[in-house]
Amino acid sequence: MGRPPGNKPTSFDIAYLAGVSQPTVSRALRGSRSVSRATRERIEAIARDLNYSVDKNASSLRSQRSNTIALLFFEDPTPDESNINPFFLAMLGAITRQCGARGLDLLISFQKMEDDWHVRYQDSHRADGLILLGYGDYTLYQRRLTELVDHGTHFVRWGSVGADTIGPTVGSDNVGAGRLAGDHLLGLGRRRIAFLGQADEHYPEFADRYAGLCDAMAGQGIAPDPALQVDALTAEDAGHAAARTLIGRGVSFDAIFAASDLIAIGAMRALAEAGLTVPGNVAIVGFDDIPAASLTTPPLTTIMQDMKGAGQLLVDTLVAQVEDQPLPPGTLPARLVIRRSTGG
Amino acid sequence: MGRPPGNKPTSFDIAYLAGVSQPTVSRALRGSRSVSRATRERIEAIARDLNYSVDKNASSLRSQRSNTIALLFFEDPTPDESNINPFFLAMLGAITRQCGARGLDLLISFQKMEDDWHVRYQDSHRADGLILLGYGDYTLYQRRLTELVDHGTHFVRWGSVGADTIGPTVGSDNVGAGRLAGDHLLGLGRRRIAFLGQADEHYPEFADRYAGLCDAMAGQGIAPDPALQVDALTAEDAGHAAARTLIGRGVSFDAIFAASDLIAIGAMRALAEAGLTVPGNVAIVGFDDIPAASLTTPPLTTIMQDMKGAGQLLVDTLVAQVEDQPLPPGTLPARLVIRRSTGG
DNA sequence: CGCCAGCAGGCATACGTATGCGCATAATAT
DNA sequence: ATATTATGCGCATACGTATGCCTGCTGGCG
Repeated sequence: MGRPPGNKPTSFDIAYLAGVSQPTVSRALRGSRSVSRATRERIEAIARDLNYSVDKNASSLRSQRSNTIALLFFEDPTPDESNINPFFLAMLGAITRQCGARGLDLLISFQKMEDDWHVRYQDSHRADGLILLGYGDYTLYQRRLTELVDHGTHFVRWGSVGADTIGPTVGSDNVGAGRLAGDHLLGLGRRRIAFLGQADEHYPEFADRYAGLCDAMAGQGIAPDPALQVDALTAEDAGHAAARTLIGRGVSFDAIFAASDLIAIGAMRALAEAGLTVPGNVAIVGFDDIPAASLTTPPLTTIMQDMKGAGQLLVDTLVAQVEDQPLPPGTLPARLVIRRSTGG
Repeated sequence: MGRPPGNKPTSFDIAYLAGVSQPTVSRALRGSRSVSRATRERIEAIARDLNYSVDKNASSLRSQRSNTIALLFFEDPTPDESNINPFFLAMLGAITRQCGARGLDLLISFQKMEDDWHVRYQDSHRADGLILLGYGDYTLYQRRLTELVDHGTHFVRWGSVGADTIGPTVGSDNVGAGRLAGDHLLGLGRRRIAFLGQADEHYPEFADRYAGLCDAMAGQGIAPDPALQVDALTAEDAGHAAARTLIGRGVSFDAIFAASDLIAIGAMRALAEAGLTVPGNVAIVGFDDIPAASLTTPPLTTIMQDMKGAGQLLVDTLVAQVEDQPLPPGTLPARLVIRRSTGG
């Protein structure tokens, strides 16, 4: 109140009013041990009074720390509009909150793979580190990731956590999740379980999920049948097409484990068109628990990933790395959400 | 290549190598007219060679311009997890892209209404301006918005554009959209059209949509029947409850215009439970065209807002304001997406 | 009573860029 | 030929904070 608006108060103004030097103000507001409690409180009061707030640019410039992280989504197709993957959007929420909790600012950007992020974000001191979220062919990213590692860029990636992973990575326990789905379906007496999703080195997360399913089947002495696996990427029409392919093969199956909810939804449409009932003829399990999953008929049984945990783990891992105390790669357990698409 | 990694190159390094002064480097890279083309190109080459990038903090500090805008979502309920309104997520995509196109960085944050953004973002020079997106009771925001205006904060809001709007606001033409929905239903021969959504000063956008519907009906000489309007907020269960209320009233109706897709989806569930068919007994139109809208059975006819345009208009309006050349409030046309929930 | 430890805070400076002003040199006008 | 203007660039400095180092003072202890 005691100040002409227009020119914002600086730490010098506070210092003058408090009868101390500018550095003391800085120390006081950052909670340094070397300023007495009385002085600190006086300074804090004045600062509050003037509606003072530390200039972020000056602070970051001097301390070489921006307390900001950049979240980079990259998707290879969709060159044009919106239609962000709903799963990542949920992740965005979790990351945002964790950043808030840790007092970090969050920059976000959608990228094509070609752009050079490190230059734009880390080298220019916009952000202390990067979080990389992206679907798409993993093998296409490998070179980029290697570059980032070589360049010494601080980053964390969401993806399949394995031995050959490039750069710090955290992700869900996809193998465990696949096992979860498999056990559930097996527990319902299903024996011929199909997998819809591209399960190779291009899509390691899908591959992990499939591996988990096979694992569960192996537990019951069932060998995986290649005829029951059909490639499909994340989208709804891919699921539809894959299910038609499966049906067209003429092999018998009584359950489907889809690598994503959208695939599952597309598959359900194809099953309906083929006159197959869910869960009567075919039980079906999806992955991700997107909002739409509970709105389908019948509602979709699916695997829910731990979003909140994911946000925390990503941010914490990144911060640890920025502070030069790298955390080991972490993996998060997933949970089965049972709905009517698997009977019950 | 010609430089020990570890300490990033500065404009002084470039200057030294180019045999000019640091200010000249700065001017050259910003494209100032007062540096000769030859010198500029030499400097650019060296900069590229060293992988130089301007330090954002120093630049922003000196120029008092961050070229960053902050996107603030605020939602009053959901104190806890994710579940962001899907509509805003689509908006996020559009805004991100427009920022990218204009070379702006985007900070994002979810807020409770209580926090003081201006302090956190504008006053600390984190961002040049704010974009405010939020659902919830508008009357609760009014005081906050007035404060922002008084404080001289640069911001734009997404919402209902009317005469009494506080602060710079852009939004869809909700009245026109309501008219669109109304005309469509009337064109199908429906005469008893119910509106599900809270249509008062607390939710001006919903009120506008309702006004548009009434407008369309008036065009056919039909007076609005208060018994056909039921309050409902954005969520699915609210839609379910509202439809049950409507059915419980015993009034006849042959169409529903829902203020949001989620309301519409909830209503469809209630209709099904009551043994009413869609579109046989009741035609239904939603609003927003969320991804789930095309996945319902039957797929939902809905109003699609111009997201891309919205992102552009929001960003452009904000930037204009920051540059002290305010744009007049703008409104965007919406489009009707016809699916099977209205027959056809 | 003298010495050393520790606390509280001041001084100087660095972070890296952008910009007002002034000064040459070259181009044009008189 | 000189006077005028435009061009290209350097000098100095400001932006606002954080931090290493040093100092003065208080107090405890031998």
